[in-house]
Amino acid sequence: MRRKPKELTNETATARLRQAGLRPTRQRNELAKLLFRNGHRHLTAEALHGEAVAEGIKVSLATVYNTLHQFTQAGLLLQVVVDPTRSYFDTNTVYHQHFYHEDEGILTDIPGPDIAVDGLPTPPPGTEIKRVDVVVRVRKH
Amino acid sequence: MRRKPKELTNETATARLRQAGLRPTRQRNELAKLLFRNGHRHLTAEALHGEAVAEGIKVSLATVYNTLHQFTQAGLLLQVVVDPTRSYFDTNTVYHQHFYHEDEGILTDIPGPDIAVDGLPTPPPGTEIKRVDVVVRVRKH
DNA sequence: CAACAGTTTAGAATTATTCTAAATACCTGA
DNA sequence: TCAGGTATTTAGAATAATTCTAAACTGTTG
Repeated sequence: MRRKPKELTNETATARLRQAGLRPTRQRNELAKLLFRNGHRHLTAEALHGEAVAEGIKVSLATVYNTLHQFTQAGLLLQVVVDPTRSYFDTNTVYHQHFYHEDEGILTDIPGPDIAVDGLPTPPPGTEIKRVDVVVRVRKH
Repeated sequence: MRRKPKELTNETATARLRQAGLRPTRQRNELAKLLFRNGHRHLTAEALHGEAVAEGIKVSLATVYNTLHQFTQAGLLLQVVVDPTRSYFDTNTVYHQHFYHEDEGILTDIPGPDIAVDGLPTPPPGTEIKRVDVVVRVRKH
């Protein structure tokens, strides 16, 4: 059983952007295509920008930052905090958990079933739980 | 039942530092006293520096950073990553979990029993699990 | 107490990220 | 199809946390 690598067409990208209430500009389209082309991805702003440049896409770093944040707000991406020096963005917005490879600075999905998260605490008065992050930090041994 | 606020004496601080293999300098002693004086604390480097300055302790920001990292390596502190712009340090080095108040940027311990973390995954080949972080992100509603 | 290694420090440097204000591109209505 | 207005993009400056550097200083040991 092979997973078809869903190469995002321009039209699909455009549609997704409109749905999200974002004007489908050239840059947003191209970034969306990079981000959502095959499987789930975990990348930093600089990494995405580098990739775009490598593929000959003309887009500024500022726009990459803007776009990543807009996509995050629109629910197309998840921002993941595991490294105090940079932010990762995850194209898989369904609840799941991560391995963070501290040596390499690489974030990956934990395959298989989630770690059971049981007995959620009641949040402090006046607050509500926004999300529960589980990060398994690993290192080469 | 009241918890005695264990004001750290200079001697105790010195002893702790020696045990940790750190030369007990004036700065490290004073920072240790601030950090470990009552209950568990969660603070950023800038916050600790501000506190030190407020109490008339002469110490540079660079030293605060150095000290926090040395304490962390020595196992006296835990570094917690919840905010992409700054690092928090936790004086409670026993396993526990956190609420992160996204509005205020405040980190607190989750009171009561830990969230059950069951079914830890096998780490990717060549790696070992270093730690499992559970962060419950909350927001004012 | 001399001498050396470990520490501290101010300030410069670095890094990720955000801001700014000007230029440009998308979209709508006529 | 185009004008006009608003959203978007952008280069470069600005910011913020953190690290680095090299010189001054301090704790320890013989």
